[in-house]
Amino acid sequence: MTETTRRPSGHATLRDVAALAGVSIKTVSRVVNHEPGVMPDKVVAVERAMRMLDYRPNLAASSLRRADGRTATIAALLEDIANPFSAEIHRALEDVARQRGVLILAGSVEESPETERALVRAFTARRVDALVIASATENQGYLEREVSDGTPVVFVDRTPVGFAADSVVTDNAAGAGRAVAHLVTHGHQRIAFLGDLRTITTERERHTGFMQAMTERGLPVRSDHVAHDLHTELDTENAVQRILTGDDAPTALFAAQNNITVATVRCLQRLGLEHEVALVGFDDFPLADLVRPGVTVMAQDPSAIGRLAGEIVFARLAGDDSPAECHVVPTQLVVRGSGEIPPPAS
Amino acid sequence: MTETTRRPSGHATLRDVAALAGVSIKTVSRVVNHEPGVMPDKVVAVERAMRMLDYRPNLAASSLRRADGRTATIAALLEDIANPFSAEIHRALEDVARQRGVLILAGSVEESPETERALVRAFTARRVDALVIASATENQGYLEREVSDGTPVVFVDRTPVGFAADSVVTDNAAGAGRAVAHLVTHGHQRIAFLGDLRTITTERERHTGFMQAMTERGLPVRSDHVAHDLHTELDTENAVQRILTGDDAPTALFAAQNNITVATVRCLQRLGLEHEVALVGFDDFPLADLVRPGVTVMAQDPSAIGRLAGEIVFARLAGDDSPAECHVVPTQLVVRGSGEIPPPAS
DNA sequence: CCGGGTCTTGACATCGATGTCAAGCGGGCC
DNA sequence: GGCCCGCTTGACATCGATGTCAAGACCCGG
Repeated sequence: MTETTRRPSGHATLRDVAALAGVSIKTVSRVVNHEPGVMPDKVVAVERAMRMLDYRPNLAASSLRRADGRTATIAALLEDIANPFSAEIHRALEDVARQRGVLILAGSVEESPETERALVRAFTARRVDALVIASATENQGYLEREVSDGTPVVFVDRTPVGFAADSVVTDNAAGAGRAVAHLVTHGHQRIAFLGDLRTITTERERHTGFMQAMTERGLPVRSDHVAHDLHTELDTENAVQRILTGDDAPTALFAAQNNITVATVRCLQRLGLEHEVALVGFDDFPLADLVRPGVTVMAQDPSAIGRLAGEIVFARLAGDDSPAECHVVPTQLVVRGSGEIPPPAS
Repeated sequence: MTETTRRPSGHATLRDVAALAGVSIKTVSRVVNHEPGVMPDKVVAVERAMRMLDYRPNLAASSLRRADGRTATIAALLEDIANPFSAEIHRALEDVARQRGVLILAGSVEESPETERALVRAFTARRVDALVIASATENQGYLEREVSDGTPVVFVDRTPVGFAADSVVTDNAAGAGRAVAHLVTHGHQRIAFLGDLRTITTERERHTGFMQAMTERGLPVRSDHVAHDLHTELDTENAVQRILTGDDAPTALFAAQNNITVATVRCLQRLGLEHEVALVGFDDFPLADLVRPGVTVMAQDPSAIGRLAGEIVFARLAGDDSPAECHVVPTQLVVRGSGEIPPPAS
């Protein structure tokens, strides 16, 4: 008869524990929450009963009644949790949250505004304590209605428009500018730009940074050396092929996103040009050092972004009500070879 | 006066909507849940009130009272959500879940039994509807007490011990055997084994498959050609260096895990041996095709594992109570060059 | 015009917990 | 001995929703 008295419906409740321990449910609640002022012998009895019944507090019921209504859960809306950039942010966030006993609900937005809204709605229905979001919409004003007052929102990788909230972003324009500077230092004058969907603000910032750096140096950018909206591997391959086989082909390429960089490397290898055409990518990726030549990149620091976003969330939850701020995480040039290829002596 | 009547505490409740629409809360509840038998004009009034107040149902309160107690949330305990293998599973799971309006709570176990238990407890406290778990413990009997009766549990990548539940795993032993067969076909006789922590069951299965395939072919395996417990990049580099510089060095390497494979490639490149020593890795990874030589691997299909696990979860939730099954997802040999290097003519 | 059925509707108990408050008890002080 | 005080403890209302059930409106046939 070691059978525990489990009710058929599922878990034991405070009531069951109270009955077994011979005390009121309130006393059990006090023991569970380590409130002071319970006689030691009752504490022992309650703890014994909890063990016997495998009691697990029901967090949903608890947070329903609790004054602050906290659920110890925060939501992360990222671009695609399988993409290394998003996955690193997610992981860093998890580490910060776990120290505080908080769990993460994650969802992939996939650059779809509809998905984003649906997810926000699903998260708020679960009354998450905070939202960390890489938004795919042009304007986040809708959050004003969706998110209840006082729920912290922190934007990662994108700055908010139409909604006041903290954000943690990479210094996209400056990073793109430094990539251009690096290539120019190595003698390049004709540099092509390969970018993702223009609906993505980071892509626009990188494009702006690129153009500005070129203009500052008096270098012209031919419009057929700028490719936008490359969102699949095929898009990129077509663009690279077209750009490199035209007249007056560029001697260097700037790939403004990690998937684009990888697709570009693959295309260069197929064309046998990986040692002829210089390449700098934006955002680092695993194994960039193992490819020949190694891929020079402007590395972002997704882990730092996630960590910082997490810290801001908890500061806000702890009551920090200073004005919303935009935190900029710098990029770092990682030299590996592809960005140091000189232009052909003409 | 477009100000909405929002209570200071946060969201509007059924009560608020009911008051504004001039009906009872039960009628509002009926409209929210699309229950039939409400007069059209009341439906309209309620919907107008819901819009005016930005009403969002409180899922926690709802699931507390609901007969089935479902929270529309499932938990995923994976090894490390930033590792591509785990991230793919996570993503596939998310896709299956989202179709059904279910969200995912994820946590990284990091091969730590303590973390695993703590996470399981945190998840059950939130009354998740199901658990998908890549367990790091030797025995999962403890789940019997933790998980309430009727909550589906599906193991991924590891088979359960001491707990009856469905599992979805890769055919580790057979895959390792096929890797050996492939190398032998290309003329290798001295093959080394590089494996992860022996506490991980998949590592043990791959090791078993490796040894069995060697033995079947009458090929001896020297104990100093077997390296276990390589869990950091440094561990692997040391092991590879030691193995390749010993006498009678192996002519081929079998790396039993993706991080180990990558570390091995890095080490071979540094030693300048990447075109001399053959290498087959277990588990594919991004850019394996871009390295020179391309890395031949026994590819797992994490996306299929995640999808299948998700489908099993929902079948169980829908009432399927057939006996627990172990689903095996086959591996696939992906030939890219590193595994086809012949042994040096002695 | 009345009995019986269907259709709407809302009052009320309930899910599992926490917050409020007052009762009961014992001890110290005047 | 009586009063006040602090410490424990439990009864009860409550959080935001759903399930139960009965009341009332309405229509039908007899």
